[in-house]
Amino acid sequence: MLSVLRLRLPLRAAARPLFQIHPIQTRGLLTSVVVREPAKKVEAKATKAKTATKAKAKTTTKAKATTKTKAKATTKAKAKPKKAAEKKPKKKEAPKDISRGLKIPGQGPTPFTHFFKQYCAALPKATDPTEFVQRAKDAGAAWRDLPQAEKERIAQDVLPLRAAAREAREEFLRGLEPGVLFALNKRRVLKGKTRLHYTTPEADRRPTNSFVRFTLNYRATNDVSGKTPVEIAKTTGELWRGMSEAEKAPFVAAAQAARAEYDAAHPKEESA
DNA sequence: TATCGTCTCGCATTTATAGA
DNA sequence: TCTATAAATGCGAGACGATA
Repeated sequence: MLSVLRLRLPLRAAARPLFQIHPIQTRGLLTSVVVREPAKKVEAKATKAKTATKAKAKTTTKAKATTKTKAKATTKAKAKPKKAAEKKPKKKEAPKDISRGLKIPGQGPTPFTHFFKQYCAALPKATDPTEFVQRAKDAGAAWRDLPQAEKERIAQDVLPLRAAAREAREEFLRGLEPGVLFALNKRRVLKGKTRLHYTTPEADRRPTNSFVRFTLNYRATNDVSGKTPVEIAKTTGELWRGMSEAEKAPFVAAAQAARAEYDAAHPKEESA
């Protein structure tokens, strides 16, 4: 478990730079640098880290003490442990990356790449990278010169190819054994790439919870134009916390009913 | 390495909950 | 214990695709 935690933290750190300029802020008058993590969370994390450091310091002192005692004991037992010393600890085999070597179906050609393919096919193969780069530049210029109607025709040609590719990709991701997508994404994050997702079919989606139901109701019954989703979420969160159990009841009941329906449709496999 | 169009992902925020 | 996911939305970043 600890090793999992140790692995996860740097991963998250790598995936999320500490600062970012949030698009909503940049759209307004002020351009500010926003810390991604909410202050509360950061504080909580810092406290956790402090406690962890303290605990670590304690254990280190303890460990040092035990080492000393051990050292004393070893002087007496020096003759014996040769065999033990020879015994090299078995090298722990690294866990196999179950996601390695997977060929993830792509998203299909874009109009330009489709055009580029045809453009290249009409010419003899480029013999060196310089020639190839020049060809790409020429193709770009040719694409820009193309009449809009022609571009649209190519875009239409490409539509079924992209739809088929998207379908194949979704099917591939959905068909992955449990844990494979997780491992795949772990590697992608390490490489600085984005994670892969798939759209859960509507029938398989988890039911919306009571709070989300309340938020939807709030949106439907209040004028929220001009408010950002973040502002709405803050408002509804505050309102929700201030609501009595009786006020929450209809949303909770609806959520429970939806949950029951979902559970009935998705019976859990009994563990052997 | 180059080109450009398309589109996914992440982010902001909330709570509840399932699963790793 | 941590993460992802349900919902909303709109923008920016960057992956992807096709080719030698």
